[in-house]
Amino acid sequence: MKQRVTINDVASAAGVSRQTVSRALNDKGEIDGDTKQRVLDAARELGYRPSRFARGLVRPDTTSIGLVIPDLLNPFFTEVAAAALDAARARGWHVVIYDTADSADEERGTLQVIGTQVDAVVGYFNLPESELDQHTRGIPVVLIGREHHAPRFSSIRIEGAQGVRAAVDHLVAAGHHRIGMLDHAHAEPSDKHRWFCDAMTAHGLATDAVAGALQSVAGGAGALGDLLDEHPDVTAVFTFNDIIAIGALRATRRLGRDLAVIGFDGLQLGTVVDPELTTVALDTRRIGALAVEQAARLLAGEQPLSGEELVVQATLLLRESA
Amino acid sequence: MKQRVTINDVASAAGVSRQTVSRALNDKGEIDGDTKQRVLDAARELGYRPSRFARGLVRPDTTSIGLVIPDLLNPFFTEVAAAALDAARARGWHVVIYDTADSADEERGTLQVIGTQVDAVVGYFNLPESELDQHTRGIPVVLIGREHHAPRFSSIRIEGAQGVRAAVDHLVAAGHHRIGMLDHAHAEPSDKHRWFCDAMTAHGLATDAVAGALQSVAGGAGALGDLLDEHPDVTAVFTFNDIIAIGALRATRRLGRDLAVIGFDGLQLGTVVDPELTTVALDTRRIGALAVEQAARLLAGEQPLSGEELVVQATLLLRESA
DNA sequence: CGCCATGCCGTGAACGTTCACGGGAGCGTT
DNA sequence: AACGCTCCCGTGAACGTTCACGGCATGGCG
Repeated sequence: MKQRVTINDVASAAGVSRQTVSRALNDKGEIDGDTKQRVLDAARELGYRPSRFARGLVRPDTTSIGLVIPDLLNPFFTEVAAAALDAARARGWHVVIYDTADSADEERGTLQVIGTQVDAVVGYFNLPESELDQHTRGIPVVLIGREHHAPRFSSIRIEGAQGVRAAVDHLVAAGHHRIGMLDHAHAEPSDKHRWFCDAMTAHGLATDAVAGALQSVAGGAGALGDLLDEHPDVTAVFTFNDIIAIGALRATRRLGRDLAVIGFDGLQLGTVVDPELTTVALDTRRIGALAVEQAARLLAGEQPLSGEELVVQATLLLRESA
Repeated sequence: MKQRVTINDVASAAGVSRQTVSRALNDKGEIDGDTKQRVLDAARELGYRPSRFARGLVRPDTTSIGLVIPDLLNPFFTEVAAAALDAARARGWHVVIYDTADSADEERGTLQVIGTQVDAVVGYFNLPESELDQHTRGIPVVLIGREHHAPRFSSIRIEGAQGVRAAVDHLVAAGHHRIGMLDHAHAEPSDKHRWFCDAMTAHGLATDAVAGALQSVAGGAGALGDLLDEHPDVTAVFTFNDIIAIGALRATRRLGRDLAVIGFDGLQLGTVVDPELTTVALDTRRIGALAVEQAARLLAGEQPLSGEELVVQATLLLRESA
């Protein structure tokens, strides 16, 4: 039993040659109307579909990139993905999205298979660079929010110090001096926590009111309760991300308190809650577009972007919650 | 100037043969350590990257499908996409996502290019079937939420009558008898509107309190205002989707009214607002998984799913807003 | 009748990779 | 000394498609 039905099968079924089949299928002209119809019928009959590989070999006109993200359902990554999709579409590229489900094993598996399927890889990785290097044989890689070392790699940097500083400035200007933070719940404090502390000490304020939160609405709500239990005098909080901030916002209302809340990420999501969330915003469109652009330059062998061109600055986005 | 650097270039640069290069790059064994290193260096030096087409031609083991959605940023489609990604990963498939930005032209452009790049197409389309047929030459197509006719096509059906009926029942049981609806703003009423009217008349209730809403939070809020202006006596509303419902929810609070609100879609998003949104939920995971499964059967030439197996039933999801 | 243009169709070649096979060293055994 | 085994490495062939070319009719024109 023959596995795949090829153009030759269609050709002999229709009593013509390869080339005639090709012409019929691709609207190439130089073909008789009746013949064309006969070929089309035969193709349909046999369930023929052209091999994209064979076609691509001859006409290497389409490039496609792999976009790797930890979790498509996380709105932040959704926005980045949408931006990358847009940027790729503008170039006529195809984007294959891989969701690694935040798991190292999945990431490894994805990598295993990605190198042979795309022309470049862009996205968020946790694996050490040595392993990345091993799995992505020779194709360009653009890391987001993480430093690179190997020359084939590139990275786009997220810089939030100024944005967080602006947020703290804003709170202080509004009269707050006891400002807490809801960080993530991992062992080591986040970058955002560092930025927060820097901004606070610049104002001569204490940075002791910190609690850890799981990355969910419920997690944020719970953590705000913890924080207020320990430090009842705080009047404003800055959070690790918008999701946690939304939880905090809900908790303040349910507790009958009136705290100012500032999140981090700048998600669209922040506009559906009431009050709308004030946040330190990252330009997700820029992140996605930048990653694709850098991949394009790497691929074309052009001078890649470098230094300041590759950093994304967070900025304070004033809405209603602070 | 030679355009592409091939395996042969690497081979002659390293002073070995094609096959040895292939062995070195693919960790195949049967190769000396020094030789391997020399080849790897040469490859890096020349910037060699294997052609995925040539490779795929020889080892046709990876299938990939195209997922077409109108707007990745719409949370509903995000959830469907995430589910499809999961289902595809379980099969070792690749998913190429195309965002048509709700535009017929983009859809056409996408289709143009999709047929040659993937093994099957799944998703949401607006173009007439004849045009779909023309652009997707011979590959299986699974339509979501829309009927099909051509034999190569398949579709998965969304059935919401029972779910909407349950929603109305629930409202009536809670004592509401003036129930309004916020439909979409298009010229012709939606399916959901029809389901709503059916359920209402089954209770002998009037269906005159209907307003159209743009599909955004602000749109929902505005439409609720319009509705209350015309029909101040309504005490509950059912909406075209969750986004509109969230807008309505906000408007009720700002107006100082206390209306029951039930949305449609069952988005995760409904749990971040306060009160959490009661909604007629569609199982997005099932939609995505079903679409991929059907594509798999079509591709393998197996007996495709049919009839009831292909319908997704909406169910009432009770949370807090009603 | 001869010539050329035109419409339609077929034949080699090429794209870049991997697989199956074959073959030459080097070393140990009989 | 002949044989066989293991370790490396190279040579045709094949995957399925499109491109460039060439060829055979047919018909119009001189």
